[in-house]
This record gives sequence, structure tokens and C-alpha cells, in this order.
Amino acid sequence: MSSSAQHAAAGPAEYLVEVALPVPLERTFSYRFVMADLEPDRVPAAGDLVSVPFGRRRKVLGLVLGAREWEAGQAKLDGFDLRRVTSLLPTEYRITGERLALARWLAEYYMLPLGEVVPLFHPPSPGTRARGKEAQEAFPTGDTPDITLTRHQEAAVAAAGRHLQEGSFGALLLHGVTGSGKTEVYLAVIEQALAAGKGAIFLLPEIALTPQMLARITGRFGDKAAAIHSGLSAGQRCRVHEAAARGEVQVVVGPRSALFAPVRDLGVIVVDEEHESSYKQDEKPRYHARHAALVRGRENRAVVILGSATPDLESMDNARQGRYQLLILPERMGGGLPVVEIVDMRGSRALEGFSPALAQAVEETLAQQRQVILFYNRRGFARMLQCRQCGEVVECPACDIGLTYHLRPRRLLCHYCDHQAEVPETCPACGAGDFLPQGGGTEKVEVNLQAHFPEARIQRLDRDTTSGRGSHRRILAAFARREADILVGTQMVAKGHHFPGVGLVGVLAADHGLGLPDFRAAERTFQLLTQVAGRSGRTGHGRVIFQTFRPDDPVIVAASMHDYQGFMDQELPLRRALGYPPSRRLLRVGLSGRRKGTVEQAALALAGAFQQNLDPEQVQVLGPAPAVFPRLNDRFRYQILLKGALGAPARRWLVQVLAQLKEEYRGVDVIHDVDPVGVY
DNA sequence: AGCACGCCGACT
DNA sequence: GTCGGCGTGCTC
Repeated sequence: MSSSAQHAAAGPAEYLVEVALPVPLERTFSYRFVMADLEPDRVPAAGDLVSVPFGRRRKVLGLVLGAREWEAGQAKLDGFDLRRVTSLLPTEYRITGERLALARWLAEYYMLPLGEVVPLFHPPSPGTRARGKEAQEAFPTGDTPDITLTRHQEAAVAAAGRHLQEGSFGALLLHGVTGSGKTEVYLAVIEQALAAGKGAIFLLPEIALTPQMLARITGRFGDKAAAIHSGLSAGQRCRVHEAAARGEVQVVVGPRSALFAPVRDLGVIVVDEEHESSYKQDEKPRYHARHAALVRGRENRAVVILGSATPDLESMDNARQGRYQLLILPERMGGGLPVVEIVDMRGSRALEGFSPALAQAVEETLAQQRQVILFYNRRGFARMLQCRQCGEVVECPACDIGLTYHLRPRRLLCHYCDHQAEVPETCPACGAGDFLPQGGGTEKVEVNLQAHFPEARIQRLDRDTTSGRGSHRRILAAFARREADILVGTQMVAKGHHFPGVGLVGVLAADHGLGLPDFRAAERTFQLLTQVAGRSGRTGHGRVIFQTFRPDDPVIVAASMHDYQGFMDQELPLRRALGYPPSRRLLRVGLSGRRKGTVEQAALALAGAFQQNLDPEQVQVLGPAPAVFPRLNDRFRYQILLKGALGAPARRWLVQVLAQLKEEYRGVDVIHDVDPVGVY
């Protein structure tokens, strides 16, 4: 306003500002803030964002930690040449209050300099590329406006409502089977928050998978709600951000980045499909949005609702320990859960992966004019090509992993780097000209299926058919409109869609994920099987078939019976016995580099330092060991796993040690990952 | 983390 | 002869 302009004009002409920058350095930087340089009539203060020149030709975002008056024209500080702040971002972009507390927590917990988490709070920062607008694909509505809630739903809404009334932090775990109406609960709670003058954040695991949900939320709350996601341009995201800061938008929906929106008087945070591993960012900063949501909720005195049909074991453990309030939606709206048949594939006469039972079920379902979903969790046509003569497998030259044979286009692809190769005429090892395609993929399933059912309209959903912008959405929408009879795909078919026409879900290899070298393999498999089974019979009777070579495996049996409790009861003790989460925490340190010997040396040195300096009562050091994929992208990989909790001093020590190690071993990349998720 | 600078291998 | 690979050093 004009009064502050006058104040600024009368005030000091320069300030010295201390800023945190998004670089992996444990130090801050000083800049001159020259009032005359800058358009805004504001004095810089802690929490402001500034754009500053950095290095030779870079311009980066900085968080102002402090500002003090500075003698005009003084360009040196302790012999350093000070550079000038380029711009001061509008007040809507300031990081203060709960968001600043969240930023500090992220930096502390994930052991990063504060400046490295700041870009999360800024909508147009890199990592979120601008894209053109995409056509909204029409879905059959299936939308149920304002139906009356069941008593279980009411109870959940009331539990959240108490926190909204009191203005107290609370964590609720909403466990509801697929189709039990969790969304109605979320929407009712958000409605209450709005009625109380509070805002909401609604997190979805991956925006591409949930256009229906997005449409429902924005549909219900009109222009009070807006989405922030990568489909929007930087400008569009900024507008939503600013509108939220001004209180014009009160509900922000989106993937994990939506958590950082400056929603005013935040009353509720919803984390839908809270078990989804996409909530963990797999690049720096490697944070978990579910965990961060709980921290922000606590800071804001908001209620945090974690919802899932298959809650993460850690979340359920927290509920059992009384840290979260558990709320259950036991019934499916409009029908029971589908009946799951387990088909034993051992020694069967299965043809190209299809048991007679599954083939027959497909036929029957199609005859009833209902749709089929088939799930096979590997893309391509064959997992590898093996020489019939000498047994050699054609491998990726950069990764030491078999190349996958793809039919369309006909090529060998590495699924771990971007290497592509022509299909060789002859074996690179022995020169013979005959290869045996080993192991299947969704492409092969599609081909075999079309041979079995020449009349059926088949659609495939995997990374290969969804590479184009909007193609994912297009395939799902077309299937929802019943333009295809059968949908074949990878785990993409398991996620978040309401397909009323589906009468059969077939899982071709239910034990597929169980052999993975990951302590969460059983849990992931259980979740995936339960989620995909839930796609069947959303209206009317639904069938599910699990084909498996391990029909007695307790994970598969529990999933077939929709027995979440049973799965928990078998899995939790195993985790405890082995000291894995949720009983203890993990920290992974990954080392990689081009020279194997150097990487190994660095890993040994680091593990030695850990052994000597960390209290063995508190922290167990595992490794170093070659990573699960010991060579990727022509880099050798090792890792060290720390099991247990590190106190604040140990964490500070660790940051130092890693920095020293990077100094000492040039050419070795060292990364650390707090609470790692996934296979490495 | 970028980005520049600088020094050695296989190419139009 | 240069293009370009990545080791090294620095960023107020």
C-alpha cells in the first residue's frame, strides 16, 4: 500500500540478507538487498523467498533467514564480493508459520540443508515441467451426489468433526474395503471444515490415475477447490497457489506436492490410498508425503485422515499402538466382496499361461456382456531372450540385466535404463541363430488372448501403451465406456477406477511379486492382489481368479479371503523378528560409481566408520553389500543399511561423515535415504 | 547440485 | 585437426 511505500522510501536503502539455497551445502549465503533495485515496496524478512544469482550463470530460489540494515554501496563482506538479490517474491510465496515449521522438520528428519526443501514449497520449481492443457476425457458419471451416509461413515465423519470443533490435531486411519464409500467420508469432512471456515488439502497418490476423484472433488466444491498437479502450466499452478494464500481457494487437491500449498486455516488433510508407495519421493528430497502430512497436521492443529482398503502396515501398527484412531468401513456399498478362486498352476495343462478355469471364466463373462480385467505385472512380450544353443541371455551392456523382448515395436529394451537394441539375428556369444523367448509379459498375454477370443475387443494398459500424454486416461475412459471387453495390464489396472461393468478379474501369476528381494514384498503383493480383486463386481456379482504356483502361500490365501487382519497378524511378527519397520527404522546409504573397486572401498570405509561410531545398542549396520541391481547405467552400486533410530547428534555426525566421504572418494556418488521404500 | 574449466581418446 | 567424455573446484 502507499503508506508502506512511503515507509520504505524513508527507510534504509539497503539490507544484508542471509539466505538458504537449494544446494547440498551446510551453509548459508549473504546478499545485498538494494531497495532501489526492486519493485516491491517491502523490506525483506525471514520467510521471504528471493531469487538470487548463484555461481557463474545460475539463478536460484533462496529462503530468507534474516535481514539487517546495510550500509548503502558496501559490496564486501569479510572480503567476499556480495551479489545483489534479483527479486523478492510476492507475499503469497512467503514460507512462515506452520509451513516454515514443516520445512524445518523436513530438513532435519531427512538430513538435508534447509534450502534443499524450499523448492517443494514453490509451485513453478523445476521437477514440475510445464505442459499444455490436455483434453478432459469424459467418464460415465457413476457419481452419487449427497447420498445418505451409512452409520459407519457417519461415525468416521463425527470423529473427524470433533477435531475440527476443538481445533485439535488428530490422526485417523480410515480402513474401508474397496467400494465402501471412503470418498463420501472425505467429502463430508471437508464440507464440515469449510462450514467452520477452515481449509483442506486432499492428497492423491498419482494424479494420472485419479481423474474421476479429481472431478468429484472439484465438482462438489466448485471454485473453492482447485487442483495443483503436473498437468498444469507453471502459471496455472502459481494462480492456484496465490488463490490459496489469499483464502480464495480453500481446498487444494493433488499429488504429494499439494501438501505444501499455503492453504489458510488448514482444518483437514486427506491422504487417500495412504499405502501407496508413490507418496515417497524417489529423488531428493526423499520425503514421504504421508509422514509430512502428519507433521503439517500437527503444526496446523488439523485432522489428518489416512484412507485405504489395505492400510500400510506401519499405519495400522500406529493405529494399534493408539497413535491413530482407527475407523472401519466394513461393508461394500451396493453388494458384497467378490468371490476369489485360487487356481493351482502346478503341473497344470495351462496353455500359454491361461488355465482352463480362467479361459472358461473369461468366456462366460464375455457371454454375459460383462467386462474382464487381466493382470500380469510385467510389460513386454518376453522377459528375456535365451540362446537355444549355449544358454546365453541377451543382456543390457550397461546394466548386467536381461533385456526384455518387445513386439511392437520389435526391439529389446532394458527396463532399468533407456538402452534399446535391435533383436539380434545370431547369438552374440556362440553365433547360433535360434533364441528361446523366456517368461511372459502383457504383450504376450494380449496376443494369446486375442488368439483365444478373436471376437473380443482387447485393450492393454501398461507403460508402453501410456507413454503419450493423456493416453492413460484415454484407455481407462474408453474401457469405462465399454468400448473394450477386456483390459490387460500391469499394476496400473489395479488402481483407483470404478468400472461398473467388470464381472471378472484374472490375476495370471499371483505369486509374481513374492520372490522380490524386498522385506515389503509380501505386503506389496497382498495390497496389489486385494486392490485388483476389488475391481471386480462393483455392481452385481463379481468373480476373481488368482492363478498361482503357490496356492498355499499365506499371503495369497489371505488376499483371496479379503483378510486384512489375517495378513497383519502373520506379517507383523515376521517384521518384528527381523527388525524391519514398523518395529525399527531404516536408513539406506547408496554408493555408486564407474570404478567398481573405488566404490567398494568407499563403502567399506563408510561401513567401518559406522561400526566404530554408532552405538550398536541403538543402530545395527548391515553391509556394505552389492545393491539389488549391482550395475545400472554402467555404474556399480553398493549399499549400507542402518537399522534403528538415530538421535540428533548421530544424525549430525552422519551428515558430516557423508560429506567427508564425498571429499575423499571423488567419482563415487553417495546418497542417503531415510525410511527407504522399494527395491534397490 | 549445477556449471565451467581443463585435459585426454575416437572421429567428420 | 576438433568434439566430448568426466575429474575437479567453486558457488555470498
